[in-house]
Amino acid sequence: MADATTPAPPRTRPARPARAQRREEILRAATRVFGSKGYHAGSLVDVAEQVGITHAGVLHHFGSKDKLLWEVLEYRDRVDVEHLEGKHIPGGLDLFRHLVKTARINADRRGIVQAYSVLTGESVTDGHPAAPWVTQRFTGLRADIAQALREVVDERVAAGGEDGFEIPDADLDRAASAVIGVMDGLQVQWLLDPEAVDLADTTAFAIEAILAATLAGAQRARPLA
Amino acid sequence: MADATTPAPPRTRPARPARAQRREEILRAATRVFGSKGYHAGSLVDVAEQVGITHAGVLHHFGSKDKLLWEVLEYRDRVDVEHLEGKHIPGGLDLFRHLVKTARINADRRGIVQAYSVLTGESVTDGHPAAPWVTQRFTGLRADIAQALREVVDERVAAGGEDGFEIPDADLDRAASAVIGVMDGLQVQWLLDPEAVDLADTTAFAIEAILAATLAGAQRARPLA
DNA sequence: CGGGACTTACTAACTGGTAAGTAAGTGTGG
DNA sequence: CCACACTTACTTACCAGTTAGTAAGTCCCG
Repeated sequence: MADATTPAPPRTRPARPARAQRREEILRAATRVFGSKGYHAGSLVDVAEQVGITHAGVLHHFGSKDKLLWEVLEYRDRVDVEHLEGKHIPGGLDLFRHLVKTARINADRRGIVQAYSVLTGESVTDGHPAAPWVTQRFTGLRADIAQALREVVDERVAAGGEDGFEIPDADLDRAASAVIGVMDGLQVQWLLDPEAVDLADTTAFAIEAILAATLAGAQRARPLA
Repeated sequence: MADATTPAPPRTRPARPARAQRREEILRAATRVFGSKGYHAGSLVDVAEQVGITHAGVLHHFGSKDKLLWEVLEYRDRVDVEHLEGKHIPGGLDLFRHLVKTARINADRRGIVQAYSVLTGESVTDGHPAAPWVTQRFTGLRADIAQALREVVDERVAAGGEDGFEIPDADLDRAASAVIGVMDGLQVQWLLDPEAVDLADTTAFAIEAILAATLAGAQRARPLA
């Protein structure tokens, strides 16, 4: 990387700031294109003309379409994280408040919801390049939510008198999957028919229901099991 | 068409039974292809070679790719309906038992689940030809589930003493959307990572949770609202 | 003057769709 | 029972458009 003769070569602050800017511009365009048309149907030409260059120009920066998708996903992760800058992802009941709040905010950000839903849906096709990313994302989310749930349960047991029973990890995982599932599923319904589904409200209701059922624990009736 | 001299021409029972068979063969192949690769990524050539003909042969039967997709969806509806032949779609609590049972069966029918998930996910892209079908399907399902929920509520009120409160329609719609959402969302997670999610069990849990929350009605706490 | 950011030009593969031709089957009149 | 007319189920061949990717050249900034 660095020139051997110069100990602190000026190239470490590597010249063209334009390059990083350009790349980000392309990433944003690609997010829009893949988000609205999907990865397969969205072409490099579509992306390129949104930033006013040719598709070969895009490939100059990213090498291949697959790599571009990868960087788009990575970029989303980066942006989402720095969005809650410093304040780490909340735990306990706060996590669920955060999820509901996100749903509420998302109801005004159709594009982002669509991008997420499209990519997630497309990822279950055979050999889709986004599948690993989506899978990993689900795994992480499930762990986070299960952990927050555990905290809520412990807290409640410590405070109230209702101790004596333990909630098995399997129940927490189940609840976590259900929370993620209902959020994603509602987004799809909402995208297709915004009049018919109140995204924020329904998400809140469903999460509360799952939360309550989990806290009620093993003694609850299981009429369907 | 018919000869003017013959009042009831025998052509009303029109010859070739082979045609219908061939079409069905193609429809099944198309279901597999669109189900595994999606509508956009799945080509007519893929479909054609699964039945041992050329893509022009497929077009001879269906006219265009869009029409083929339409017939595939229609075909799914037809097959699904005649699957519960006679016994109409159940109401009340039986509907929820039916949904859970379906989830349990689906855990052994990966292909069908994938087809459904792929098409649903892809349908939220701009101008997708399957969007109307998916939207309509959601609308119908929501109505069915809300109706069944109403029956469960009424039944419970009539039997137990806990009368006096009414559950607004909005609450039922919310619950219905949530039920559909969680089923779809769990399918996607399960497809991507079958080890991590127990489809039947988690679906049962989530539906029970939503059911319980709805029945508990307005007096329940809404910690997140 | 060097190198990065492109563009132009191209390729090879593939797309859905069309047109025309062929082989086989069906129905009918004699 | 056969010949003719017609239909169906394709195939082959082709089209125009689009795709991702490559190679080579040009321009401009530092």
